[in-house]
Amino acid sequence: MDAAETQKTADFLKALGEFNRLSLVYELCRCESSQNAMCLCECCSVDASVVSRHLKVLAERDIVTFDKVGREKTYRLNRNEVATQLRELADLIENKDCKRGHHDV
Amino acid sequence: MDAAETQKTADFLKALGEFNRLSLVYELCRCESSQNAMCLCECCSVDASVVSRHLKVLAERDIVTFDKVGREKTYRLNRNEVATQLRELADLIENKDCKRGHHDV
DNA sequence: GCTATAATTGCACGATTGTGCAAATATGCA
DNA sequence: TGCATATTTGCACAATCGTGCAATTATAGC
Repeated sequence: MDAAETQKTADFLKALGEFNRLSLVYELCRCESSQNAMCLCECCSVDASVVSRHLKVLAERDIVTFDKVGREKTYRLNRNEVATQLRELADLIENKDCKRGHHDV
Repeated sequence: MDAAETQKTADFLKALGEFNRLSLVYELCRCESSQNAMCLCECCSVDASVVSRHLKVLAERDIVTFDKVGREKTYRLNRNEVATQLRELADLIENKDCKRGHHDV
């Protein structure tokens, strides 16, 4: 497990691991179609600027994607990618192949 | 999705979402048997007190468990529980049952 | 062009977090 | 009992983070 990849995974988890950001993800999860930021604002009671910043973080980690439609940005959750990443981590953690005994090198 | 549960999931992800803590998890992942904190210290180049605090956070979220053996604490990864929690989140995010259209209430 | 709405950015602030060091605590062993 | 080792705790500090507000930018529609 190389350090850069560990950092990348940590950043992904950290992006999800904040209450309002996870609320946004859950909100998008319930949406068939894309939602603009103003609409998403309603699900967590914070300023629009805060939502904007949170969505930026989520987009940087490829958790959400957006399309620019006129003056609006409509966001959608990258369901498959996020789910896959979580499952890969789950598999890694459960994987018994690479285990070793106490004090083994 | 109730707020308390959202917070709990966020805390779980946040606990995993820090470089040194995730490194500890990966290290424990490679261990068949339990490892004491001193041994785990070697995998991330930080002070023992820092490792102690990180392990405390991981234990609080039930990511690791420890046994006290003499003056040592030996830690092990809660593989199944962590993997299950990650997969449940993956399922939730991928779930298409509860989706709704744009502007639906 | 002008105005209204959507979104971002700059700034400030308080809170939280990760860290190292030193001291304290707990326990094993001689 | 005394010393060595494992772990935790108190303290301080810098860095990061989440936030609100005001100003700014971008764009639609008149």
